[in-house]
Amino acid sequence: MTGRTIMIVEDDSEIRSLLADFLTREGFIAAGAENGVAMDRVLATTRPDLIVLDLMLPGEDGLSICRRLRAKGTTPILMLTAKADDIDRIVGLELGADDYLAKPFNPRELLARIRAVLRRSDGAAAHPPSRKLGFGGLIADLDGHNVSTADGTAVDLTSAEFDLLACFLERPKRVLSRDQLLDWTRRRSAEPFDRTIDVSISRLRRKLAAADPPAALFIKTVRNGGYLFAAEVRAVTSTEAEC
Amino acid sequence: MTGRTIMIVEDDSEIRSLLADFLTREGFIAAGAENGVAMDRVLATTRPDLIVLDLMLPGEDGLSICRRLRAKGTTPILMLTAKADDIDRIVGLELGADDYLAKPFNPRELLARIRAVLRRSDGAAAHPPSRKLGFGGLIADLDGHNVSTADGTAVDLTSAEFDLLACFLERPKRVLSRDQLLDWTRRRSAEPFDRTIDVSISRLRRKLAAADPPAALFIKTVRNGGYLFAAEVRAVTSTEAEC
DNA sequence: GTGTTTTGTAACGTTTTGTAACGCCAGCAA
DNA sequence: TTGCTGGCGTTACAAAACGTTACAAAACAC
Repeated sequence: MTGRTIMIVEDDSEIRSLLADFLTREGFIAAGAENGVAMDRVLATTRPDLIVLDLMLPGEDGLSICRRLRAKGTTPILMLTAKADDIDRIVGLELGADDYLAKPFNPRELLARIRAVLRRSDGAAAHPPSRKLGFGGLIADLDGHNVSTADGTAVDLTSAEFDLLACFLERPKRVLSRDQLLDWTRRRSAEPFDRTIDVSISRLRRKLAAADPPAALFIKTVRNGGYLFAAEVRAVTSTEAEC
Repeated sequence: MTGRTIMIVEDDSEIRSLLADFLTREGFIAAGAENGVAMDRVLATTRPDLIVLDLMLPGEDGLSICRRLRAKGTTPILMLTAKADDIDRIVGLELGADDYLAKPFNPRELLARIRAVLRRSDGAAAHPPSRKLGFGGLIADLDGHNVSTADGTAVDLTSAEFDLLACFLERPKRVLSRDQLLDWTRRRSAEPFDRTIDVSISRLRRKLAAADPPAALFIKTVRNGGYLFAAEVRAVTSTEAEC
């Protein structure tokens, strides 16, 4: 349940950023959009795991967006409404939203409902194949928590090392601060002289180098900034993984 | 959607009768119970279409009742909680409630959720999922409570070990906390320094390794998190099982 | 009741992680 | 140049989490 992307479609920028912050702290990746047009723009490049959709929006309203999303895909949708009564209406319309929540809501309740919906959709989609990502001569299975060389030899990483690598693979070619990495991998923020991440990076580099020498160079140090994963990361199809 | 029976399990008699009246006005037949014992008495003669279950009850609490109901049937359950935070807990335990609502709630929202749950459960039905699952070189029959290699040799697991494996097979590639595993397999929650699950995992790993060496690697440890089943789990058709 | 199997507890060994220390290197000033 | 400084890589060690074993308690069969 780490690194799932949640898209928030909500015109009130304050609520939007509040929610985005909250979800980020809980380990999700949050993407915001202020209306249907902005949402479409984001969807052109990202496939979120769940969409939180406000009912009342300027321009195209939530009901219409919901219908459109359902017409072309099955991404879970959680609708927000200003009035509890609206839920009755939404349910009556059977637009196929997966859950509903009336504003104002407790963020923890939203979180719980997001988790419940994600869990349901995980189960429903039978057993979706793992997200496998290739980089250099290595392949990482993010769901299966393992990394191997192209010929199938397993690379033995500890969970801290794997989590760190997963952070990089999900956000390649971006400078990630020590604080962000700590937050994502250990669920805590940095103390003043915290070198924890540096040590983990060191160990990860060594293991990657042992498995695939060029791979150690992928993790670049950004002085005063953090680290950056410089490799081309590609999605791996199951057939490639089979070979 | 007429004449459906809703059972309300709630100790506060005022809320109970208010709800019963409200649901009756909306065309449902309402049955009340003030605790688990009263509920069982009613269930002996009536099969409701949905049960609204309060979390906090005198005597047996809502979580325990929910588990009991799920163990013997699939009647939809909508849980009521006094605190939104509880929802997080309920979702975490995955007791199988179909929806959740925090008190105080708007009756119309409850109504909308009841309708949504009934609609979902109407749509569902039929299609019991396949209960034979293959992973690595092994096949588990969840109903028959046995595990065997592809060539039919039985793998001798104790019931605790089998239950643990079943938990993993039903939720592959997800981190399961010790608390969740204890809850599902032993019907209790973890004491402060409870290592019970660790020991069971150790025994299960050994038996899986003996039957199919690569299989031991499927159960991954997630430090500070719990365990994760990393294998691809596939439904097994009876023909494949025959071979 | 006995004997057997299974499960829980406690102890000890192993691995992983966090902390502190040391050393390297680039940049800078004198 | 030299020496100083800050940021980082690396190592060593201690603390925490986990794996495994041995044995006691509980459950089960007879």
